[in-house]
Amino acid sequence: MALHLYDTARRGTRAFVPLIPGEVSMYVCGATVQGLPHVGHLRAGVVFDVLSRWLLESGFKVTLVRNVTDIDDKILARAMEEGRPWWAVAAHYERAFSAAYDALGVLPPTIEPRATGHVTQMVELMQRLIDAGHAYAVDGDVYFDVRSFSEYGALSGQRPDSIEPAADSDFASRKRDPRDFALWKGSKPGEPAWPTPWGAGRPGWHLECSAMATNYLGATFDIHGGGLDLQFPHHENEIAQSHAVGDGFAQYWLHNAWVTQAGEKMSKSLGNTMVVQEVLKRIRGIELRWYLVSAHYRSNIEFSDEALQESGAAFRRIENFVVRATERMGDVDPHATPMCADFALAMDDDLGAPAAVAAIHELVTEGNTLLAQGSAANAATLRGVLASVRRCLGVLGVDPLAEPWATRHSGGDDYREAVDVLVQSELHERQEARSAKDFARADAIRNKLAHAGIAIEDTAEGPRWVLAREAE
RNA sequence: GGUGGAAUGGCCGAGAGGCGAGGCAAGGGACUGCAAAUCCCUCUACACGGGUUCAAAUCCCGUUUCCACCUCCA
Repeated sequence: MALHLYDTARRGTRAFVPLIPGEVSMYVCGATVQGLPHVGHLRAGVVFDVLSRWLLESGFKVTLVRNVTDIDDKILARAMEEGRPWWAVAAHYERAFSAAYDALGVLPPTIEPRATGHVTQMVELMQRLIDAGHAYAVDGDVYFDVRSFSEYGALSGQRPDSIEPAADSDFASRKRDPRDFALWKGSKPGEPAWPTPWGAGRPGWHLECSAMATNYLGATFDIHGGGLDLQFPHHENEIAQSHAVGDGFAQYWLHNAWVTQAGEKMSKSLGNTMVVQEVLKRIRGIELRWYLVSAHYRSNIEFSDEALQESGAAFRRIENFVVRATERMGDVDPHATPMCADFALAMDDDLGAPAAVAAIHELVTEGNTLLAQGSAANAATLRGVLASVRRCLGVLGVDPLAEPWATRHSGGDDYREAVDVLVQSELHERQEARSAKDFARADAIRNKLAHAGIAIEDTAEGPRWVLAREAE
């Protein structure tokens, strides 16, 4: 089975056929940099990172554009609050998002364009819309004429009649129809402004995505992704802007579901504290990523510390296998083995992460059994299982021995080696005590190490040690 | 009011007409000097009421509850 994806626009799962064989062009709505990133923001980043990795794994050449909206009403409001320029606010939170993406191992997109860098493209698009009779300028504002575009509402299944007036209803008097939305907002004194043929002003919210997607990916491209909430009005308006001028725009619309908390949507307006940098004090980045990645992207995740810890424990079982098997077999090349068929089948079915995760668990059980048997005869099989597990984990971005995790893990290599020398000598002493049936002494050593946060595992090859924090 | 989702075992969480994913927890067993780690086994569910069918968690009708979007949101 080849890759199938759920296309919001068609309300169904269908085979993914790229415009150009072997190549995929994808645009993902990134952050409006107006606050600290929370777990929900990162879910979108992680979901489309996994899609991108799976496409790469499947042999496609991927061009991924993930924008940064760095000019917006909320950013201006935030700048007032924080008493510093809007561009300082935008830059500050953009760095916070980058750090968070990084902490979760999200691969950098091909390009991360900023809205403010693409005013030229926006002006061009507005001119095309005005020329085509789908937009009009009034007193320095430019609006999209919703009534001129019969397709409006198709993506979100809204009938134009039942759509409530757009947000900027304070401009209602200038609009031909209350549902018309602003492409461009004439600037008020003190606000940032860029020159246009219709006067100085700043971009409306939706325009930048149409302009940037088209600029980098062309008039027609393969996939457009984003959070579920963006379906309306944001993506609806993007479609309007682009289709109205005859651009094909996105062929597949993908939307990821929410991270909710106690049944409530995790929105910044609720002011909750699930910001990524806080959560990362309680759990490692790789475990947080596993938590986000092991759910289906179209299912809600109800965020809780218990669920997070439980998910972390499940991941550690897998991680332990990878580490132990690597200790036994040495490093393996994940791509030296064929892709696990069950995993591939699951991923091809609209990124069925839960079934894919189940396939990994089954591989790990098989691998653990081989590990427990410990005979040299099945070394080749074990090597294959290890490679296969790592190849699957790599698609989800959680192979502990791949970047960025490998480097982070070995960041303390010097210390680890020093500790290892000391612990090995303790373990040696304990083995001697055990041989001499002096179990009191053996247990005392074990307790001493446990007290230091080091857990001993007795394996067929003799004892090994792990930090209790990693094994708990 | 409009649009779209969801209700699964102690918990998390898939599946989508027949053979009851996977994980966590719990109990039992193997291994161990004892543990830990690991493996094996057990517990076995589809909100409610009707209907279709040889067969329904899965399809149809109705009911209840919850959620999201229609306003800024990933």
